[in-house]
Amino acid sequence: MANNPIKAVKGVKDILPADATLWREVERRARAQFARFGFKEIVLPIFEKTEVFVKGVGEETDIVQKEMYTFQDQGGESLTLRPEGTASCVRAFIEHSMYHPPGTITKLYYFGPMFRRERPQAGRFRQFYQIGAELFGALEPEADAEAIHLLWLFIQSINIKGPRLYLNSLGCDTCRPPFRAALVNFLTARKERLCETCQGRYQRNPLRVFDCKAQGCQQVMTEAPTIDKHYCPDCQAHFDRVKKGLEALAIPYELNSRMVRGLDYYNRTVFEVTAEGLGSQNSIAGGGRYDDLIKNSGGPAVPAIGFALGVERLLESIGTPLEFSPGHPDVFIVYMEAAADEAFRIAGRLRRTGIAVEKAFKPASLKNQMGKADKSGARFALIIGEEELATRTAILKNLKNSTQQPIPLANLEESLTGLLTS
RNA sequence: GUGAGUGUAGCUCAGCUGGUAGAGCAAUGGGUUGUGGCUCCAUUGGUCGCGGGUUCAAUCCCCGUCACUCACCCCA
Repeated sequence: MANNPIKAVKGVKDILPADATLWREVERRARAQFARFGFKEIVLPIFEKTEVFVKGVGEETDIVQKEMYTFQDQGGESLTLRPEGTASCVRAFIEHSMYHPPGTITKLYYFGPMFRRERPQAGRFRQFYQIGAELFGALEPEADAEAIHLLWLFIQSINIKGPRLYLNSLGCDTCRPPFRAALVNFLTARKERLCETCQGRYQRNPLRVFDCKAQGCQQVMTEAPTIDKHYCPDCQAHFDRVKKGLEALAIPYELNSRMVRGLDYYNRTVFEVTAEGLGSQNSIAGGGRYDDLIKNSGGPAVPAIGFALGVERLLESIGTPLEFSPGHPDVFIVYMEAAADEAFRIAGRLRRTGIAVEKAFKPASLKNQMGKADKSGARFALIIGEEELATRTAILKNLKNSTQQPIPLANLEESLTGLLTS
């Protein structure tokens, strides 16, 4: 053991081969589900100009205020490792004029790492992976319902344990200010009963007090005015149709008028999915509508809705194991020292024809090699010792049913290909 | 940023009120001079996170430090 081995950065994990297979299976199923809804993949850069996130995510958010990995490049420009995907996606949407012609619907999804400098915890990492989707150009509540449907079906497809969908509407610029004023009013009158952090923020961001877990704040908030009594007619109608849509699609949801999302850009529909088996951070997905973000980011007034899932959390909350083939070798070559050169050449020949071959670089005992062959999951062991070398005929052992047969070395490629495809 | 808990073999963990360490799994060899999954035997493998202190003696007690974990904040 080395004295001071270099370790990975805090909060950052290696995804080892044993986990990577499951990881990729989840990704594969996500792609399949997105494709069914007509979403196309967009591969975004993992760093952007800092202002993309400051303006996109919101200056008041925790993400921008204390969690971003920001650095200056040699040209003096401030760059940031992306803490989330929507801001980048919106930047790309505008940059490539995807809103043309007017009325265009654009459906995008992405998959990749995000970076936030938080204290690591169960289900929380400094580099974590998100699967995200964004739907641009639709104001209709049916878009909200379809986006949630997509999310819900994907969650079903990977056997998530105990998923629960929480739904709320945050209203819009018309109904939010009066509600906000009412809330600030309410809180000011009860300022003494709030916790320290809430006393500090209730004027700037009164909605956050809903999320506070302090006893005093919780009690106060049970009587607080909620947004659902303040919707303007348009928002009320929109939310009603979203709910109707979810019911038509048989998606179970729970209303939570106290749900507030941590990003500033949301309006109207917001939602969150929690699952079992996760510890304290039990939210596996979250999203909502952001009808003003594109305009505020310098683009046209295009409405949008999106969501993101946290891959590490998904993996932790998978119930019944997913079935998939982990990729075993076709043939494991077991050989003796005398046949080392021949085994090496045969491996080369077989691999050139596309057969998956595994073999030791240095032969251990036959027992050992057979054990490795078994563990590798290979279908066949190809055994080559001195006798086989002399007769130019190897032994092919089927590891699944323990039968074996002699097989001439001359046309191994053909005979093996035949056996493997049968 | 705050708080708590844990650091002993590659992995999962024992180790009583201080006497410098053990099991299971894994690995390697053997029982079958050339055949895996089961079984049996043997072997390899440890600066007991790091630094200091108390003591005749510290894995164990004390202090510091680092790392990991969980929780708060907040989020995926």
